Amino acid sequence: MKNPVPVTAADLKRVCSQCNLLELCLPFGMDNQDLHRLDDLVGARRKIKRQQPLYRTGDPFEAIYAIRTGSFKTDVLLEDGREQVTGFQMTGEILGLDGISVELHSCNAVALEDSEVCVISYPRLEELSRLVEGLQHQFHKVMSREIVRDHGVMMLLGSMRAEERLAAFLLNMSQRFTARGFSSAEFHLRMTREEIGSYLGLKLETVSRAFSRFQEEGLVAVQQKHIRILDNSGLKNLIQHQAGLR
Amino acid sequence: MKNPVPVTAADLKRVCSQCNLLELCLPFGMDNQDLHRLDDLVGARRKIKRQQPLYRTGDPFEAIYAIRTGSFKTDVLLEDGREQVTGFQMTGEILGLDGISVELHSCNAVALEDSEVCVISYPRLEELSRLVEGLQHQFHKVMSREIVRDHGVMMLLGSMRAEERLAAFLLNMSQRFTARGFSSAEFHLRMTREEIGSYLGLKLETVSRAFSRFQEEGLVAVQQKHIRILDNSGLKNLIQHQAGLR
DNA sequence: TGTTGCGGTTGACCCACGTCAACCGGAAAA
DNA sequence: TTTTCCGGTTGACGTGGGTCAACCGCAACA
Repeated sequence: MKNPVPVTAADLKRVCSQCNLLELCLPFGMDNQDLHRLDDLVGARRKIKRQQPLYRTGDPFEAIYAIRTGSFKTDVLLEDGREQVTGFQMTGEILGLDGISVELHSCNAVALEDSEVCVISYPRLEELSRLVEGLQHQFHKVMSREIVRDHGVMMLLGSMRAEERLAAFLLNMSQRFTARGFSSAEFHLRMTREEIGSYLGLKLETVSRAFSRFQEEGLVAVQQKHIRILDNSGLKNLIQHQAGLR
Repeated sequence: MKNPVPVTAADLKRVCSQCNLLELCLPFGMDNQDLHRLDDLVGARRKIKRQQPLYRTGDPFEAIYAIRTGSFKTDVLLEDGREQVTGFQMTGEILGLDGISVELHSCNAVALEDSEVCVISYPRLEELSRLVEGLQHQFHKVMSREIVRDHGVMMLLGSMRAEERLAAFLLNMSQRFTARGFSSAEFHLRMTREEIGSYLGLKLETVSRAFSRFQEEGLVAVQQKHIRILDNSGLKNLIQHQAGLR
């Protein structure tokens, strides 16, 4: 489509060594020298429009993706149409790890807003991580972190009550916004009540009611997708002090 | 404790290249030459008595473990004592991947019966997998498979009804026993109803009732922990045809 | 050989959450 | 400007599975 053009300042800012997402992304903890070796690993970039899939279940696995801007959900579908949202991903987070196991993607990744990802060729990642110890180690950490996160979700789904689940979800979102330099107390959710519900194993009405209840109790101020956390420790208390049920 | 003794035939049978678990374990798909390079990676072996932990939450992470004999559960505990079983592991499966992310284990791994594991030093695994492409690739696959498995459990917990969950659990166990050369139709569960319940996000009474119901309907024959599957496709149908609920 | 204890089963009851349905408000389309 | 639509909220009601409690049987141990 495009003719080759000279490298611009904007292009430079796109490589890992210049990326402001560094601390949150795959290269975290790598030294400057190693970092520069990463720059040609992350070749293409891809823009994904809101509601569009980055990849789908069954797509051949070729690359993993680092989110540069925007956010995604991942979900798995049962034949009968039931959807389970398995996660929400924000900038710096890695998508596509599910594909390594059988060289096919095993879930859908859908943009929650117009987004951009860095495409990381998987064969080249393996190659480079055989040479760059820091990259290898960091990549393993990213995968392991995903496993730990999944265990947390199982805890949510298996052992918590509706309001506990939502409280845990809000605290988690808040913490991740904070890590990205946004307000920890006030943020905009990009997903619908139905998607939150699917993630938390609840129906959208239950999510909505729980939000209302939190509002009544002065824990948060809710205005559709706009959330303001008024009582952080109140939310935390909610989680630990509802035992004995379910 | 022991004085050095000459290598025996029994010792030899313990290295990866001689292990009959090969197909199920980390070295799956590696060629013979690479396989021999693995043999000194898997150094120590450890026996774990029933109910004893292989590692606990908070333990420093040093190694991953391949199950040689026996079986385990992994669980996470909430401060208030609630337990969530995150998985059951059988021979050939890998334990400890959760520890990579922060160099501390984030769950407990407990033997369900007297068991033995191969201890795989993590630093040496990273080292060797920089040299042996097949090992690197296989290790990544093992981690990815764990992520995919976790998504399946989320689907279970978030979108399925009690009987669907138990049916899915039984079919999964059956399939894994088959892969190990045991009967697919008849097997012995090593975990209690409470542990199954925790894994499936149900109370033990609900698990027990679901078992009884399956028995009434001629799907399985249940005698405490001994399970005989009488109608495999009946169980499968149960899963897909209970939509619209929950 | 009786005793103790744990894991499992079963019944009666109840409640958290799902279901169904009405309604609301903002955004996009007409 | 009105209409349509979609996401969200709220209420009334139903139910799947949790809770509580009794009981059973096998296995370990005295």
